Amino acid sequence: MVAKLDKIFNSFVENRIFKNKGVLQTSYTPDTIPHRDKQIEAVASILAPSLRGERVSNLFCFGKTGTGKTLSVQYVTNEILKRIKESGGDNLRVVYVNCKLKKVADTEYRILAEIISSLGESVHSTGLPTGAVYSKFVEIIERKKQLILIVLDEIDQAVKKIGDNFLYTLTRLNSELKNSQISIVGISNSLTFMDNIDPRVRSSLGEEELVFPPYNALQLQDILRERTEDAFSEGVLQEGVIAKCAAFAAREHGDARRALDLLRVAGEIAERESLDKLNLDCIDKANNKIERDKMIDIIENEPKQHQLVLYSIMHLSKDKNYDKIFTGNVYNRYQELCQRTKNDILTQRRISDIIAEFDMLGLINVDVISRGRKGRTREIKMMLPETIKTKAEEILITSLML
DNA sequence: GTCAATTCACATGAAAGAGACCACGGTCTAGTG
DNA sequence: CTAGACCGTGGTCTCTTTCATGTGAATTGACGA
Repeated sequence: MVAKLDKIFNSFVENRIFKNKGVLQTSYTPDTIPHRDKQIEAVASILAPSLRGERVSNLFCFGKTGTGKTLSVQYVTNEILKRIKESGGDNLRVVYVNCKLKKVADTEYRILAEIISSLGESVHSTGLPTGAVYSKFVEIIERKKQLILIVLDEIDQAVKKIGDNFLYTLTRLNSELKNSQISIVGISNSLTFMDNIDPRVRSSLGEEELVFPPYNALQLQDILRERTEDAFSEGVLQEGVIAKCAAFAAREHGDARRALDLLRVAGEIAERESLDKLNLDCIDKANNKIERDKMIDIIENEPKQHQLVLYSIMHLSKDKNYDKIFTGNVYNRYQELCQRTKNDILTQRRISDIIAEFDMLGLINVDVISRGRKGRTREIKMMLPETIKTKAEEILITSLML
């Protein structure tokens, strides 16, 4: 046994795939951001007045995930802050809020609380009237003459959940403020986000708009090449690895984050298998693993009722009597399952929503179809790859104690 | 045969309720000097 | 006298139910050729 462990540990210590893995982590901020010069310049020129403490136009950045929106904005704000610090000023505060992180900011209240706590004050996570939190916010920023730059990342998520009301309030806040000023930088993954929000908000929020196009495969290669120099030991990467990673990610709408993840996981796989080179095979494995881990993670953390529904769908999709699955089938199977497991039975209305949520998560694929006299319903297809079906089922069975 | 009306089986929306959580302020209690 | 325990109030959040309205093609039935 000891010998075995020795082998594992040794291979780990001896095997030097990575030079610095941190470079590939999402939290890493590189010094240079290739192929985003134009956008960075644009952001910089829009935000530049803040150097003199003047209010800057509200800015709105669009682009799919992993197109460098957050990175560019952070890069520019950091530079501005650095410069202001050098000249001894302190009348600019940058607040970064990621609206996507659950438990951090998925309600108006929490977003506000998050902003306040980034300003160094604290508010309770719940219990206060929202209005009171607004007053507190105003009070805090009014203490001195300053410009508050609020960066709302993944703002589309927040608006989808809680509506655009808070954006309106936030943009209107300026008229109440005497000392300080607020500017908002919104970052959105959805290109159509602006279409369905209140026109008043749209005009004030979108004073400046900036689109981040997806990277193409060649640009992704540049990005990867730059990072890999620091991340991997010399000569570890086999010919074509970068190209393949880039190609994979380009297929996923040019997501650079995805490409870097892919490379990192591939490296980990190579390390674990004590290979001395990272080959194309590792990339394939990494791609599967990422998909797999993502889904397993989702399934594991789903609440019980959702798991019951998911299990019903899985069960039905294995059943040869059903070549197509509809909402009604799922609901019936779900009811049986609940009775067997002594769980409460939710209404069809709720199950309908839960099914829609699974569709969003990509666990299933749903088409709303009309079957004429047989009514309108959803046609449901299981989307789990074969490789994780068994695993997923195991998880559900244990979790539901079937 | 053609065309409009009907019908099914849900989808989709809106509103509201239940229960959990939390802060706040007031009251009670026990420990301390 | 004071710190801490405890309680009721008032607020939010999430999950869920209830009620209402919408939807698109197969089916039906009236109508005319």
